[in-house]
Amino acid sequence: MTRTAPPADFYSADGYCAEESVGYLMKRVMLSIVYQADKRLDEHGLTSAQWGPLLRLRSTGGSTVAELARWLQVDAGAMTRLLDRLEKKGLCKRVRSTEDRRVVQVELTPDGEAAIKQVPAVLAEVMNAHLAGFSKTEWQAMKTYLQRMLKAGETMRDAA
Amino acid sequence: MTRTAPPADFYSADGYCAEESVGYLMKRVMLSIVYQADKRLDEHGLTSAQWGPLLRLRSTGGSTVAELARWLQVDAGAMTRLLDRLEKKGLCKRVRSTEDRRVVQVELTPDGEAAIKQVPAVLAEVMNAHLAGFSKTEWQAMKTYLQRMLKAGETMRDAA
DNA sequence: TGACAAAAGTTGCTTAGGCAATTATATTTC
DNA sequence: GAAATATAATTGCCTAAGCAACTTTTGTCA
Repeated sequence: MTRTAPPADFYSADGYCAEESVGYLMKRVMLSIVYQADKRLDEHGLTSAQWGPLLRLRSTGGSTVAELARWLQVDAGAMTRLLDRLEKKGLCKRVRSTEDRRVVQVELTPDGEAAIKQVPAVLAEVMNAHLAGFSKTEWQAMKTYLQRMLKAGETMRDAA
Repeated sequence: MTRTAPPADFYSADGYCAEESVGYLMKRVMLSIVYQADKRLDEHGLTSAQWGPLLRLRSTGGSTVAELARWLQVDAGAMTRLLDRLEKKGLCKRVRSTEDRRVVQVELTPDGEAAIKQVPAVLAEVMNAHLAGFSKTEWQAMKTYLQRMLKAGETMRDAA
């Protein structure tokens, strides 16, 4: 079996200070990113939660509720209601599958295609702005750190 | 005036790939941290949204709705309702101020004190586990990167 | 084949956050 | 001092995510 690094000891019960915490900082950075993205997406009639399914639908050329929920790591019930809202806005449509009558196929409508087209530029702009001053090396280091944290999180999850 | 670094050019409209994105990775890391924290806080009858106000109340020895909302960077209305839930659980209590009759003083109850006492240990454990394998240098680099992103976000916000 | 397990989708209930409007106070300004 | 302005807290309406229960359909296997 593969060796796993032990937990770090940067934080302790009595000396825990929010401002010094990676978690606190990450939360604030995410708030900033989502805020900036939402501000720009508003013109396209989207929210930061809504471009995810649309982008996935475009790249796959149609998907299912369960697949979208898994892909975006979100509850299936939440996905149902998110698709309700997108469908009400005419950005996607649902069709009951004939092969497997349990599944519902989801597809982009022409309006959905149009709405999603502008999104990557918005995301790129917001991310680039938040990484102002980063060298390519630093950017890659950042991604590596995050991937390591993600892996540590999965290890923790599996250990349960 | 202070010079500000221009936006980076790591991402572009057509080449935008979610898996390569710092934003996507950060979102997943945050999901993992919140999931693990919630799992542990559940025993103490708290959620990951509820320890914030309690911790602040403990460190200040009492505060106000508006101050808590500002501190946690959350909508004042959301804070009102969060305090409703905490009060219903008997973890804090509200008292209308006599000096300034607009403000409501919020205080921890004994039950609130007891509930918050275990929280720093939980947060420390979850953060340490997610930082398994990080050297102190890497940990500090991570915090520096996040602080720079936060600053870039504030610059963007002010530019509006 | 016939019972049982698994998966897909939906819905109800809950927590949670944002925005806008409202009410009650304080403060500022003319 | 009166009017305009600002602040504090709350409420209503919206999007949004999690969990549990339920229905329908499919797959398994004994």
